[in-house]
Amino acid sequence: MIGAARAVETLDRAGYRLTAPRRAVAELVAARNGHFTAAELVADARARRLSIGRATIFRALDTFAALGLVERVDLPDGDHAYVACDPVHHHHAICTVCGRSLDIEDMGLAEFLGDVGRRLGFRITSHRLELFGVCPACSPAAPR
Amino acid sequence: MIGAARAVETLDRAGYRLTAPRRAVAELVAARNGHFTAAELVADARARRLSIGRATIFRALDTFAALGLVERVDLPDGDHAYVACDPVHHHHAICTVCGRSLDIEDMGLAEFLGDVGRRLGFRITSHRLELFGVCPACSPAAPR
DNA sequence: GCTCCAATTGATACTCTGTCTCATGTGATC
DNA sequence: GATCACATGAGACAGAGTATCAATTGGAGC
Ligand SMILES: [Zn+2]
Ligand SMILES: [Zn+2]
Ligand SMILES: [Zn+2]
Ligand SMILES: [Zn+2]
Repeated sequence: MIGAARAVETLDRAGYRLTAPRRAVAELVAARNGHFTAAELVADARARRLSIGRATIFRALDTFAALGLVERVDLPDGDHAYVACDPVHHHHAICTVCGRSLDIEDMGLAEFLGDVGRRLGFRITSHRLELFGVCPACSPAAPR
Repeated sequence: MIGAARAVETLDRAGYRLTAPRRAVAELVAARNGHFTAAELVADARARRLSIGRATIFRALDTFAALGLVERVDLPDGDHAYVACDPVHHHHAICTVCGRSLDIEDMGLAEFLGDVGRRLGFRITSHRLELFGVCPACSPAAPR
């Protein structure tokens, strides 16, 4: 999800109504930098004096997730969070310092998983891969 | 976690008291086949007429997880679950039909992730990989 | 076996997340 | 502008997980 406008366009194309609350949530998401929880978005809305119901925010996030505008991630501490992202399958490297996430394209993972599945006799239908670490910007100087 | 006895032994070695509730939870876990949630263990305990407090079960699972006897996994539906497993780093292939999980050893993943980290300039400190699919036992006959 | 103390437990209360209901409001279409 | 299905918001609700604290108990030492 690059900008709120893009998200609104996607909503429209998918046949959803372009309501004020949905536009507002799209902007809150676009204003976020890294991963965020539903509770954080609710707090954001409150801070901006937007009177959006809590349920509406949950519903908007569900819708956005269904459209691939955001993706659910599970943080190491068990929290359910979201990251804004493009609607193609990929994974995230999440910085544990600043919270920002980097998209990872395939990089040979599909092949790797196909191989694993074949070895196990498992028909793999979905997977979840999340990397946690420290991003370049947060690395103290020369990373040695 | 191969058997309840093994778990008790590990608890002992780590300096924890071998209390009746902990032994009971160890047996409940050992009796489980695939992944399970805390709520399911509570239900198991109730079904067996064991009077173990809910909080105690949560605490026991925390302890077991800290000792590597069980591992937390996040199911696709967002539930927080556990699987009994060995205390070496590995991943799980979880059958969406029967719920059983297969342990996956490294299979070249460490190398793969090291490479990804290098390309991103990310110092990767931890990761989560979970595969979901259908296990051989649950595959309908010849898999096409 | 018995005593003693700190670790552990269980009941309960509590916070937080996410869902549901339903009366009210409002986009989009005409 | 009128219409109506879709969407919203308030509040109730069900569960997950944690906190508190008095009562219990494992195990060490005798
Ligand atoms: Zn993404
Ligand atoms: Zn960072
Ligand atoms: Zn395992
Ligand atoms: Zn199976």
